[in-house]
Amino acid sequence: MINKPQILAVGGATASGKSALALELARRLDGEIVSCDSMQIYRGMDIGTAKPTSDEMAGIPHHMIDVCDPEVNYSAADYAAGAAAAIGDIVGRGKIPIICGGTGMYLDALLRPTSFSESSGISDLSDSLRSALQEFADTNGNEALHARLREVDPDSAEVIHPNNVKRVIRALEIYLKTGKTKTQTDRESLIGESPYDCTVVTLDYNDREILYQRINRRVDLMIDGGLVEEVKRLYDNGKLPECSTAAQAIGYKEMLFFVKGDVTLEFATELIKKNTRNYAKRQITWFKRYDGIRVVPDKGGILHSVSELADEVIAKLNENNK
RNA sequence: GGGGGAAUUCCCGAGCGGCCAAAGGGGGCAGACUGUAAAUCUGUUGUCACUGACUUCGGUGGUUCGAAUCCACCUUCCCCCA
Repeated sequence: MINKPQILAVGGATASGKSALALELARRLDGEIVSCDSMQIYRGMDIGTAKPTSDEMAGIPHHMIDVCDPEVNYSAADYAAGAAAAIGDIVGRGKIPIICGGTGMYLDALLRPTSFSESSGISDLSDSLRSALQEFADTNGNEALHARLREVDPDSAEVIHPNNVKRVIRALEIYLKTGKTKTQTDRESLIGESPYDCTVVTLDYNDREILYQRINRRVDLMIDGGLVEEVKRLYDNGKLPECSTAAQAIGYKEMLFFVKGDVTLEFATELIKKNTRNYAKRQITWFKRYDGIRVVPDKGGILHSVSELADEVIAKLNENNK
């Protein structure tokens, strides 16, 4: 029996308090944090991504933050490679890696033993192919594009809704670039067992309203903290090109409307709150898929402190290890 | 004080005698997710014993085989004249 590195992952909706919990766990378990956040990856995007400040990091090393400039697109595969390296490094120093973040797909890319480059051979993604397929959908309709997918990869077509044009394009792109269907490359990319013995801790509120209030409050704090200036600075320096992943970040895409003078600050702020709430819901749905330790901060009609939640997690970890 | 207009399901808003539990949008809820994922997409949203029944369109009372839709009065709101 091979000894896999024991790691911990803390997941949950945005503003759920997972960063504080992960930090507390890192402190108690002698761990280091590995961020799992598709937007904290980008340098210069601090306030809107709720990136921990160096004060907040409290001397605990944080990895996978500020690894890339926002005008460069980062991918799940890049993340999986970077995070795996960080984990190896941490383990090598005898510490426990604690993954923390809300990007479910990145977490899966890391935990699932996925081979992105070797088996699928699609590391070189052609934007011209994508735009050509997009144009086909625009002129002939979503159904027509979907029909093309059905011809070459009926299994994917079955699972991908015709209106989900991005996914239809992606599946077609894989086929056109590699000659293999997405169904096939997906199957081949799963290379054995997970390299980690990972326990996923998820935060889930019983009362959705409490989470939503936390989100609303946090957005107000971001505005007070200078989000407008941050977005303006990035925009003026060409760091948020329209087609970039970073420009899709909640808080940035809406504030860009304000910076460009299209909407009022109030409108942009409300939009950020709403989009963040919707995003939180999608995260909650995603994190339900993991078995592991579920902690509920608002259990029993009271809000539990971070240290109480950490107690709970550690108790359950010890229980599981018996 | 006189004249005109409006009140619709959580919100906005269409409907203007049967095909209406009522378009559309928003919001909510639920879900999908393998290289853009803070993205993209789907379903659902009066109640229930749910291929049927029941209660809803400001209120009350009428007309009609049948009303959210027509009439009368009442209540509230908006606009114009004074």
